[in-house]
Amino acid sequence: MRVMDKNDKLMSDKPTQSTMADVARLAGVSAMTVSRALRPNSAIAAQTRARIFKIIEDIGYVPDMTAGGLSSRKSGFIAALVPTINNSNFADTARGLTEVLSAAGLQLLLGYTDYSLEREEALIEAMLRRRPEGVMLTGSIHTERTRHLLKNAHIPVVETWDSPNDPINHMVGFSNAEATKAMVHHLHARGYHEIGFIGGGSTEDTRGSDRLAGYLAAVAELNLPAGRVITYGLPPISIEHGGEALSMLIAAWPNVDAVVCVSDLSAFGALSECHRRGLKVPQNIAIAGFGDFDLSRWSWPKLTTVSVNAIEIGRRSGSILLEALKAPSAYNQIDRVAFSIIQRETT
Amino acid sequence: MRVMDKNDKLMSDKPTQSTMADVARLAGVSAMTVSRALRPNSAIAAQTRARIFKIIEDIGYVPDMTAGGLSSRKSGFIAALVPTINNSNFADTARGLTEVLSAAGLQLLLGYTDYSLEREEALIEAMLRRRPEGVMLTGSIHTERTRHLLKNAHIPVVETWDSPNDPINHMVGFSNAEATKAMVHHLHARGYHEIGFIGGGSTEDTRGSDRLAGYLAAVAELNLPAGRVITYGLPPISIEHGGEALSMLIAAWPNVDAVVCVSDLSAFGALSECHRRGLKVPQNIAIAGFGDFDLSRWSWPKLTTVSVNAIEIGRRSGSILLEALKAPSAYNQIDRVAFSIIQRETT
DNA sequence: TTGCCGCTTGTTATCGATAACGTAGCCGCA
DNA sequence: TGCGGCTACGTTATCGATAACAAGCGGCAA
Repeated sequence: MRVMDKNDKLMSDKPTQSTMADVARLAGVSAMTVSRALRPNSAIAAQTRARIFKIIEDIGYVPDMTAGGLSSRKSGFIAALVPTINNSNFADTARGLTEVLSAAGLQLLLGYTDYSLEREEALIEAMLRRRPEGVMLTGSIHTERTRHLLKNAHIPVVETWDSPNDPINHMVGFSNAEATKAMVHHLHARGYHEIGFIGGGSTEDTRGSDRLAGYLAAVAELNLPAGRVITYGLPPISIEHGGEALSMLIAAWPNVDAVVCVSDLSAFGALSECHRRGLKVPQNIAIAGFGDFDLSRWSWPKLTTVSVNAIEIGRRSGSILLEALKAPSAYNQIDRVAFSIIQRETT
Repeated sequence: MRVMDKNDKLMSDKPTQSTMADVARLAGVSAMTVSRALRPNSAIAAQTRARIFKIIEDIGYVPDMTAGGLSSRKSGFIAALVPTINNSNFADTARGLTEVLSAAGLQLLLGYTDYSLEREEALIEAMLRRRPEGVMLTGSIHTERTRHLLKNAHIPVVETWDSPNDPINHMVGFSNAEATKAMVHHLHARGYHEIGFIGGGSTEDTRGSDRLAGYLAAVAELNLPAGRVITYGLPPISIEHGGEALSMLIAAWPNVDAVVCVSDLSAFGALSECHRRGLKVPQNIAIAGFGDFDLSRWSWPKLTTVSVNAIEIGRRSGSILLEALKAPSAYNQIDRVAFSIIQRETT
């Protein structure tokens, strides 16, 4: 039997990714020199660096960041949680965040809560195991344990897409209630008075609940007939839900002349259902969405909606996190982003 | 000045996440005992475990997997690359993959290539730095360096959404060309003879190119008039591109009676453009999509499309990876998934 | 009483990298 | 010639966990 040596690659039955020590051995230098070759602005002879890089390319060596991170105490990534990725708003926010972070050499670890606070808690814990350097959350309602875990992690946290009363740390968002209120006022100004609302049937989608609350407040302010609300389906509220909810709305209140939907997806479903029923939009009924999805810009007719700069929410969250990493401060940044009513063809 | 001690939490200006050693000290045991308390089926007194758990909850300790992984040589990560997440097909595949992997305690590291092979290469390298235990790719065309890096990583790789001639390792997919060919035959059987194609203007979207190739092959087989192709816009081909491409198609070949679109998104854009022009679908022109997105099920009229079980692609990829991790084998799994033509209202 | 076994816990080495410090060699200048 | 300073490396300790082995302890049978 042949003698096994620690440095003998043949000894292991399973081949593995090569390490910095392998590179060092082949280059005839120490591991530390390889480490230096890999980072810019470090004292190393150009010739040595070139020799090391040649070997790195040849054997396909890729440094192990988890090992490096353990030593340098930096994981190099940020955790981000969104309710679902199957929603262009949240996808845009993730994109904006990625943009800013990757420019700073940080990676994004993305998780989906499926609109569940329990899943959010479980995800937070799973991600904290990887020691992210910062966290972006969607919404401001979290379990007690989630808050406890985040506090004890001692890393910057940004809550987004909401306007929390008691932020954990930083915040980038807006009031969903105010935005929906503005849409109701807009419809009222255009002459609609029998305004209904279509939303989801879950209390865990706090943005959805806030939008309903905003609708109710506006209807009360304007002395419009109240109660024209269909809450139906579990988040994420789909196109299908929107179509079915419209049928229910019309069945319950046949004289409804406008409907505010919790999102563009449900608005699009309602629109398709109107086509199917031969209802003219907006002549017979007006439809408003929320979110300014691609869909709403190119549907027929084009959807009136509330536009939120989703990608900017991501970018600003990224900037705040980067700033907090550079210079931790006791102050929480509260960054409100604007929303606007986009009047198109459905109202 | 007070004396600093290594175990003194006050010595550092910046508070950090607590470690296993902190828990051990508070519980009056060794770190190893805490480690054992954290994993099921390990020899530890129930009473000791309970005491340790109490402390863990109190101080909000979360174990550091990167450190643990270094020691146990398992990162707990699987890397997955998709062209874009703003596409319900790829989102579904990611979802299916997550489903299977998270049940096995593995996390997904998701990246978007934006349909660029260079970005794919850069992402692969970035992800390999975190030592994933397996990789899922979309498509079968990669740079030489991507292949080199993956080979040297010695981890299982699954290529998806394609039917490669020379797979790196495993594969779960189907032939995009065959699927599109089937759609053309379907349209022909329903009596359409002036069939056009709308696709993207990039060669890096290999699935798009394969679909175009399938269309061309079918048209040749059936002796239909050829050349009715508009390739327009860069991936991801959006709703907007579809609408504009339809205008171009009609301008170039006014007697086109059916159009095969590279995806449901472009098909939907084409459909909206028809509404705008007052063209009846399918009476004046038939429209077919690809992918069976939510959109196509609920648009008006409902879109005829090619259905691919995207979530199943993710699930099977996950199973193959798990299997390969348990028992590495020399054999590459080649798993073909079925596609089907869904006849709805637009053809 | 002795010896063995199983249960529970501790000790030491290690994973792959980096921080911090040490040192050899070279150059220039007094 | 001698010394300081710089460059280009190497050495050692360390990050936070786990693997592997060692060991204390009580119980029970011989």
